[in-house]
Amino acid sequence: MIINKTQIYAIRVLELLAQHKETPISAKTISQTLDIPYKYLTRVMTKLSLCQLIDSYRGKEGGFVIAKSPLEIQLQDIVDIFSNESPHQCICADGSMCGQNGKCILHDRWQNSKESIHQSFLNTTIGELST
Amino acid sequence: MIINKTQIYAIRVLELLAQHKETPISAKTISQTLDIPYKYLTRVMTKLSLCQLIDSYRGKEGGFVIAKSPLEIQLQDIVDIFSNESPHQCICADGSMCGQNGKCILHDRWQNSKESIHQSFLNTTIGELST
DNA sequence: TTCAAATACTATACAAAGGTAGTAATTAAA
DNA sequence: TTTAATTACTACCTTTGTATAGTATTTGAA
Ligand code: FES
Ligand code: FES
Repeated sequence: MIINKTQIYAIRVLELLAQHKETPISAKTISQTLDIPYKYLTRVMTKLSLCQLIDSYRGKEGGFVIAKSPLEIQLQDIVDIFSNESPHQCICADGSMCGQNGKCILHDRWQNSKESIHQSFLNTTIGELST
Repeated sequence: MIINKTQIYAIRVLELLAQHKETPISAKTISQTLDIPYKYLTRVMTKLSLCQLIDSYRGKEGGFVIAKSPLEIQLQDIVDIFSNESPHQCICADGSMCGQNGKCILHDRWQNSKESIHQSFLNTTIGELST
């Protein structure tokens, strides 16, 4: 697996917040704009807030604001927050096959392609996505 | 997700059978050799048999034999058997975001890398894996 | 013929990801 | 001050992928 649904949600949210740095956007608005289940979204938002990628404001007129410059947030930063695996850049589902335990027979093939994608996650920032 | 654990299991099994075309290999032996849970493996084998990638022989001295030339079995053939999604070549988990419903913001980036991996699944055969 | 070794089948259990529901806590506006 | 809008928290539900258990069926060898 490269990235899962939750991670895509988070990336899309950050991209949206990057376009509205001024005023807080509520989870309700985000949910409707990006078509992400509301209740699921709020949990994602809370986690992003705890990790200080976004600031949260409770109460009326509250919402979320991006906490850093979009050009300083790498996609990998976001992916890591919603990942329990050690980063493994694998084409197959089971990262445990990587490393010292051995690797699957596909691992060495397409090494370049995988490496290319992985490097992009490190190099690409939220700020660059819209362009 | 590119491929899941079951699909890797199946590819490894086919690769093993390709190296012993003569005599049937039992699920027990395959399980031990490849370190795949026995009971799970047998279900994978039954499915491969139904799809006629392998022949099965019951009873004593029974087991499984590859049914085609290894050079005629594409990795994609195997992957398709254990896949319910339409092939989507996506970096993200949700293939449904592809196609007419739209695609995620990462889809167009790394198109080349994804295409490269996908083409390899089509072009690479079981027979080539060992080399 | 008997029996042990093997596949085939069916049902169930487990784990992780994704999603839902309800409530408490907060806060700015009216 | 009251209230409605909002985040925070906790628990649970659903789906999918993975794994296990038990039994029936087949079959070659002793
Ligand atoms: S691709 Fe790395 S272990 Fe399978
Ligand atoms: S990579 Fe294709 S929709 Fe996400």
